[in-house]
Amino acid sequence: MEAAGWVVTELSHIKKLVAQLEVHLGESPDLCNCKHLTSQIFSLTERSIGIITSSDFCQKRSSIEAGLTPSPASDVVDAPFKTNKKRKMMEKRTHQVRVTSGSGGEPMTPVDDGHSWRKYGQKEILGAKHPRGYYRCTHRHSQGCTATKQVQRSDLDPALFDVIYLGTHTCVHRTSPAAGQPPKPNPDARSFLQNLSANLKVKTEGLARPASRRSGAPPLPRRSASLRRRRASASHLSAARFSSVPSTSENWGVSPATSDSNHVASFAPFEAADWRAQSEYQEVVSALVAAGAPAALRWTSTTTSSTSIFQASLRDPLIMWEDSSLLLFSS
DNA sequence: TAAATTTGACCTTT
DNA sequence: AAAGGTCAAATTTA
Repeated sequence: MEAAGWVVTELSHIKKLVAQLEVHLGESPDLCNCKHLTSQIFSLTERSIGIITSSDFCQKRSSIEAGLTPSPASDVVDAPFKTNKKRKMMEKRTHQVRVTSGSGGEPMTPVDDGHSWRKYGQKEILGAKHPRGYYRCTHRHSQGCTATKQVQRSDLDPALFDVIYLGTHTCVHRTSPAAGQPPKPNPDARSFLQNLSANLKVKTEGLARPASRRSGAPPLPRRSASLRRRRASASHLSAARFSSVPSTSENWGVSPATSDSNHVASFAPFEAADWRAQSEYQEVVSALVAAGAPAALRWTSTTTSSTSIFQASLRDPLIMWEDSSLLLFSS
């Protein structure tokens, strides 16, 4: 068996173990952070399998399919860095969600996943005990968000729901702020960040704080010479470990609730990050929260082993990526 | 009463 | 042809 095959086998094994762990963790509120981590590990493992199985030098092996979830890779990508034009690129990932049964009553729906969904259909599925529900993003028509999900109660464990997410959210859901009020942070972003700050400790390389540019024109996302210089000077600084602090509405905000194109464009990568490169974003975001002050960070991705630079300030939060993806938050 | 859900018809894919 | 997926009118809910 070639190396890639071994890795796939190992990752599949990890995936199954994490799924089992998640089941064992149950509904205890104390363990909800652990549950959050397991789902992250699960997604990352699945994604790794997808990357490996879609590469040129590895024949597709059906053994991956033996697990709980269908392979997201087999009909998504043909080659690692080439998109398949024949088939529509539709990102797909599966989750198992345990229903949180309240006292007595049986809530028949899985826990809220942070997005707002609108049910548009239900179908009996051949050979399945329970029907499959079809949901689309509430903001499909208002913002053209094409994310959908399918929810089906598991045959084996009625407290378990299989959730298949299709596509990624491009929507920005905002609570229309009162006139003159500063915009409130996106609730999804907040809970996401709170989970991160509660769960993660990251290694950062602290830098001399840049003189905080107060409320001038917000800097445009461009790779400045000063940023490059800062990165260069970062390399010899010692690493510091921060314990995390909760993120608050003061720490974070989203772009102003104007309808300019900047807003959606800048926020979309964050939505995508929700599951695309979660671990990398986690490190960055958590580091920002932990730093609690203007800082520049440098880290090495655990998944791609590429090095990225990150500059963030609470005043003019700006996150830059080596690979040109970009996050921009303004408060 | 606007928004969400239900449900049979219709469309698409295999 | 049949199973899966979506539409949209009717109905329910907040």
